Amino acid sequence: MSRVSQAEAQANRKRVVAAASRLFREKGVPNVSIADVMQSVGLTSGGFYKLFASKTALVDEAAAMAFADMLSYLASLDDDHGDHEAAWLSLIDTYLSPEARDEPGDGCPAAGFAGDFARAAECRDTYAAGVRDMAGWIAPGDSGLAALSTLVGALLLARATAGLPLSEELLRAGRKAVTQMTG
Amino acid sequence: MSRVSQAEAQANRKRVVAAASRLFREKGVPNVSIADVMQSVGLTSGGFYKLFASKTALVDEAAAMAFADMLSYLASLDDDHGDHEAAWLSLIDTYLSPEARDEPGDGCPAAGFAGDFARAAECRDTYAAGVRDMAGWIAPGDSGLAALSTLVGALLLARATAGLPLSEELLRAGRKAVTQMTG
DNA sequence: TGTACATCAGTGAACGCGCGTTCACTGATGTAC
DNA sequence: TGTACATCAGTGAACGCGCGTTCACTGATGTAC
Repeated sequence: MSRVSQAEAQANRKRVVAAASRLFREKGVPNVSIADVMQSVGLTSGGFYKLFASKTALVDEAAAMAFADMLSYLASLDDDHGDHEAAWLSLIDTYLSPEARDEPGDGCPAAGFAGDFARAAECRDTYAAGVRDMAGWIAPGDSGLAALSTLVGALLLARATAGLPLSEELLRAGRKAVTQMTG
Repeated sequence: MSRVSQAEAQANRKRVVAAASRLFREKGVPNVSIADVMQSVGLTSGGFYKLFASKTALVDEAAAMAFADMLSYLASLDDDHGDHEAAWLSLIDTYLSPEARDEPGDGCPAAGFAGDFARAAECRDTYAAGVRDMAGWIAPGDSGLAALSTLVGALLLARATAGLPLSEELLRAGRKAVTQMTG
């Protein structure tokens, strides 16, 4: 296959961003090569620069897509539960669960990209907008920011200690604290 | 200079670990090469494997030293303030300050290594022991773990949004929340 | 205490390797007639 | 509707480069006499 219809090409581009969004969160940006991303959607690495200006540009789009997915997931929680308070309590349990800890590829972009964006100021605007949106969903003002900080901190610490009893303790302590903070 | 006294060699080894401890926190483990570390203490990269089995072994020692330094700093806070409550309140202000955000090389290893250790299970024991020690200093049980999670989460989010107003909001919201959590 | 020699801390160049990026090429798609 | 051709999505090989790691070597240190 050498050339492909415009519709298919557009779909391919989206699949590349989606794959990158997952791989970057799962393994970290420096541990995922462009060849990895392209191969994971069945393409070869050569065509990458027809789609994106650089790896950094892909990181930016991947983070934006991850945040967009997260926010639409949060909106669906509101719909499912009817009231926002119940949606928030259900998010706490899901967010700080062993499953969420063990599948960062599907998980929160604020946590998944935090380690990579704490250096390199390049995709900072995209990241900051996503953080603000998520915190705003949780609660307005400082209490949303603080609750998100606790969620992200507990999840990252739990991931970095996965396999040890401490990891489960961190998840439990985080759930309890964030419930009280906004209660 | 080719050979050096045993005392000097032992001192050199310690200087390598100290430099790595700072550089890894500042730039992240994958962004610091062995040549970077060795050059920063005035040695050449060739001698590295006389001192350490691998880069991973250095990461482990560097993390251990960073935690040891952090814990002795916490102990000095207790000494300076006389009572632990005052020491803890002072830590909150220092930990979630713009200065701490902007100097990760000197800063908290739980935050500085979190992004790198969330993957790769290799140095996990060292990291977990350090996290437990720090949380234990803050407060026993779940409340220490939760407060540390909030500190780490707020600091990492503030670093990943540095340069934007959101970053200062995260620091302030974190300070307020963690003060109330343990108050 | 002084000499002769083995040790070994540190050097500097080299090794594969994988990375991000570039580019000449291919052949089905889309378009102009 | 059918033909002729330009476009361009994707290929595959190559490029520098920096990385972690290895190794033959050097010469001051430490030691045995």
